[in-house]
Amino acid sequence: MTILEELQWRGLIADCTDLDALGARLRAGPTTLYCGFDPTGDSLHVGHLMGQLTLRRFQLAGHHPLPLAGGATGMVGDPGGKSAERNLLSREELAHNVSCIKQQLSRLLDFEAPGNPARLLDNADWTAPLTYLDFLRDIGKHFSINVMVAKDSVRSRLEGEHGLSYTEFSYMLLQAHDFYHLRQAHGCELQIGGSDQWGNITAGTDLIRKKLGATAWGLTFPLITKADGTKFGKTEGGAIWLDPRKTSPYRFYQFFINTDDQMLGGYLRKFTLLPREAIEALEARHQADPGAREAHKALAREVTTLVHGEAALADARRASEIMFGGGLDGVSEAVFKDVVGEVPTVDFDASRLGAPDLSLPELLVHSGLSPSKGQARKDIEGGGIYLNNVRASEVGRRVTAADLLFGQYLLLRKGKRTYAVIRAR
RNA sequence: GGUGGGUUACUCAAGUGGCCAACGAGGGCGGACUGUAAAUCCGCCGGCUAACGCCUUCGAUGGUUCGAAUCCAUCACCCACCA
Repeated sequence: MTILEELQWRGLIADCTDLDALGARLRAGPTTLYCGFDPTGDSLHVGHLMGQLTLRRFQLAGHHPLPLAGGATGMVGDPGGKSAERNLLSREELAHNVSCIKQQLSRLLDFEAPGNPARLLDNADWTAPLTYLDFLRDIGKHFSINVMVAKDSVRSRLEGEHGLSYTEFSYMLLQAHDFYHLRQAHGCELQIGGSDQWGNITAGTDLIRKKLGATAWGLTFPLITKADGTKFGKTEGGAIWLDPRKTSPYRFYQFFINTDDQMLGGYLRKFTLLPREAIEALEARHQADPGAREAHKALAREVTTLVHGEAALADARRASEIMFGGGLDGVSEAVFKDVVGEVPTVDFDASRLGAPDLSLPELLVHSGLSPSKGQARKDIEGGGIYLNNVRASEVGRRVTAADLLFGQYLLLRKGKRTYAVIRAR
């Protein structure tokens, strides 16, 4: 199976500037490709795994991957996919974000691979020194406003009520310039990205053709949606981040464990490096015995290992076992402590335990499980609250030192799977 | 510029003087069932309170009234038709 056939099978090809010609080029020998990641936040999230993993797949096929941090493009903001102008990030925020993202980008790829090591780049390195006048003369001259205005990302904003600033309008020129620069400096012939990047990518291939008379390709993967059509990677608690301080490996693991059956096959293909045979075998096993949820476990295991490593996976699984594997009976203090920190954990003043004014609703609010005491009361009355995995149905339930696990912890749970740990201090 | 219509809780949307913390739907959260699913059924969804109840909400401000989301005035924004 060629790399393109594999991507096709995995459902990772949404669009290509010229699939046949690209296929021919890839068969001829290794090439160099890039994928950009803008530092809009201090961490990437699961959605960004698509780009990183696709780079990795190309690397495994012998090509040279260039992960790119958008230190320059992040200063301007991509107008695509948004309905309103974005606020510019401060230079400090941006610098912080870039350094965070660079760290994450260096995890999934092999920077030591003999022959085709990955190289981490930052487009600020070649964009910052450019002068405005040179840019207008050398790059801007090649762009037709008529064409730019016709791009989806721009058109939707012009038709929308918020419009579009000159700054964001210029974004695609910067990205096109990146591709052009990489073509020259690194022989980069292919840019990959989400399908929302199509306009920006083709702006680059056009620029390369006009300025260099050379060919370059663009390849996009489809944006993932959930079974219910909502945005992938967002949960009630917010996005699923790659940064373990923002999304614990336990929650990360749980996110994939909870994958909707309909999406299983697609996620296994898109988010794991498992070979086709392994994935098809998992799907067959899932068909035969859906209740065993082997495919869910394999998916969660693979992705968690890729992003957080073996050790974190082990902790996440152990925590999951405690949470969902039955009661707390027989759980040792050492094992329980693995849960602490994986699950949202808050500290609490131990001297207040047993005080007459300390009620369960108060702890629920303190732990963040309930938004207000009134709601906490309703949650308790509805039978959805558990203290140390025992249903607590009395609103007036007092919490005392006798409830502490291992003399220090309270395990609160709302519903089937939302846990919080309170640590008495 | 003229005339008419609208602005209600997370969203859509009822409500035109007291029975309204406000119908209904979607969505969310819980419960039962299950596989930590889906579908289905049930409960809850402004705040505070153990509870009686109290407090704050219906675009904004002021007014009429014993009493207003509901009536009046002014302002803001949106929509429709006419110019």
